[in-house]
Amino acid sequence: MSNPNDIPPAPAAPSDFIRDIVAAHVSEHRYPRIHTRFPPEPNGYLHIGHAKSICLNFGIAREFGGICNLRMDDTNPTKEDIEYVESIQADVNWLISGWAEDRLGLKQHSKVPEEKTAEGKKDFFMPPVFGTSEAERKHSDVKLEPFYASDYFDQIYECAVTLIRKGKAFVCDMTPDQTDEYRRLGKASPFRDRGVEENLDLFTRMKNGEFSDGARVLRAKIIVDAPNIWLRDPLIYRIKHADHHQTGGKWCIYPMYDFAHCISDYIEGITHSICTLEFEVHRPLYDWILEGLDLPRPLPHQYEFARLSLGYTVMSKRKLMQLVQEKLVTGWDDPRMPTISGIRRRGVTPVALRNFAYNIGITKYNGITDVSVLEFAMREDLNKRALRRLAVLRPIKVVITNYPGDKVEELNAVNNPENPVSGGRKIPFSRELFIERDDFQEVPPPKFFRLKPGGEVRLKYAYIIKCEAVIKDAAGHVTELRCTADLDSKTGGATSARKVKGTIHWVSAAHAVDAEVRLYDRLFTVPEPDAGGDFKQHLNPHSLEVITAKCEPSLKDASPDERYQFERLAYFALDYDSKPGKLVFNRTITLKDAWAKEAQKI
RNA sequence: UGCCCGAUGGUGUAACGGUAGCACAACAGACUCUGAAUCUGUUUGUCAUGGUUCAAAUCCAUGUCGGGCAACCA
Repeated sequence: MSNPNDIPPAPAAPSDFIRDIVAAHVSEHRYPRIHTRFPPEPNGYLHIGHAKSICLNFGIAREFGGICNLRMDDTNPTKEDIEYVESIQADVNWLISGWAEDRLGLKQHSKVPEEKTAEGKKDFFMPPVFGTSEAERKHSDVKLEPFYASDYFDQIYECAVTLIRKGKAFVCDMTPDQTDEYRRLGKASPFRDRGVEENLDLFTRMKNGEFSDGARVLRAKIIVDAPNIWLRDPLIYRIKHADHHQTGGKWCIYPMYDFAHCISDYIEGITHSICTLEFEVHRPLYDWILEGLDLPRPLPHQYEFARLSLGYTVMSKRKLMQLVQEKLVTGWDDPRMPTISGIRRRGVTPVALRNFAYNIGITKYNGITDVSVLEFAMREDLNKRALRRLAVLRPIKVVITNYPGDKVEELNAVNNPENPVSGGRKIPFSRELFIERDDFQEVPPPKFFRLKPGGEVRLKYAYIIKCEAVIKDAAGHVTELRCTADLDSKTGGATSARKVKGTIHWVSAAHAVDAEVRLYDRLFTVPEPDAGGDFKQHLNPHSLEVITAKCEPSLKDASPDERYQFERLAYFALDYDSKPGKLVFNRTITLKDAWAKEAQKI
């Protein structure tokens, strides 16, 4: 009933400038169907910025009855790995599950683009398979998988040949440094006017492996001194004698992003190719290539939006990779990481992440989103679904001196006051208890309405107790509190309506189960860790604290599919490091703490 | 330096020539057997200067500031 994948009432569909464009295209019937795509390069783990893009692309598919293809943009084998291909699929599936999974466009394993002739022009088309759920796919005989740009290497190669034949591309023999220099100066390559036959021959020989890496490249012939550098005869193919995680040793030349991406979009029938702002200046090239190929079907178009920047974190793959490699975190899915897998492991629900993506909107403005927006989305969803439990993180012993030593009561507790159908449970109460160390102060500040010498407080679901004596060790540390209970004040009892200002949580010492609890805090101490200098100098040394907590016995049966609120403390999720008999909880996010704020003022 | 893009409270966004609204945050109060949640209320904004117009956040010009691109990366 509180499965993290449950879909709550969906918020009204968001509106932004891209959706406005799509809506206009839908109303004018520009395309038979809206088709987007999410095209990560498998060279790292997906992070929360990708989540924004996933929610946009799949959201549009969902709202306009379209499809969103998952495509690995795998044109640079030396940076990519199958590990990333797999993690990306897992992350996407998790994020769209129960929301847009039926909009996910996949392809049959080993299927290649259909080749046909339309309007006397040669055409390639790679139709999607969609409308399946992850569960269905698992049990199906037909193996479905993401699209891969590498599936189109034959077609992309053919497109390059077409461009050469049309005199729109040439093989260039300059060194990388020379090429840079010439492009910067807006000078034409001396090889620019090579004849078609020579270009064809050289390009074939590039493919056949006759040249070493970097010896030659294929360049588009556009405008050598265009104001937009991406039009200054950009490189579209380079030699790389490297095995590819999908195509193995078949190729030693690989298309550049700009060449592969627009053609991949076209082959898949993408209508709206949505990417981040840094590709804005590439758009004329995207259009130039597709127009130059003289293709029969409607062409896709590129639209750009601002990538996500979040306070107190870093987002670049390079920096995240560095954190992993230098073991500053435990891995890509360390719960402190802004990766989707880290966020998932921390206990954040896909619903919360989607609501976050919805709340931050889509624009072309590069702002920094406050983490409080993410934290709000996390708490909002967790508050609705988390089972309430009593657990004491930093225990101090309490003895109820007027409660019999051999007595145990089973008290009624509510699982979730926000959700009546979640029912209740029993919690054992006995003479010796643990309460939170923070809930007692020998010299309390003003407005402290927890336990203090001579003061009263209610034990949640149990009795009102009064602190009669404070026991200390030789060093003066408080080790134990002696209290008396108002035995008539039991919840539901005779004078249960009696009011005291404070209510605190507790566990019965004899019945408590131990759990390892990992308390996570933000990874960095400053809002913009990568603003300048070395971002690692801003690492928060206290971003992880591991403690052993005392938990109410029902937590023994905690499930990784549930979310828990340890009352008055925080939300927690079971970590996959848990084993039978050894509970490990991750703190997802604390509850708001008005008292901490109040206490700071004093 | 060249080219491209952007600028609305503390933060993120809406308003598409006609009442500057929403969310988060902050603050105050109510309620509370979670100092949570919930409820009520409050504070704070159109980068600047000109122009067009009955009317400008919106259109135009100039400037300022910020971001991006100038990889045989994506």
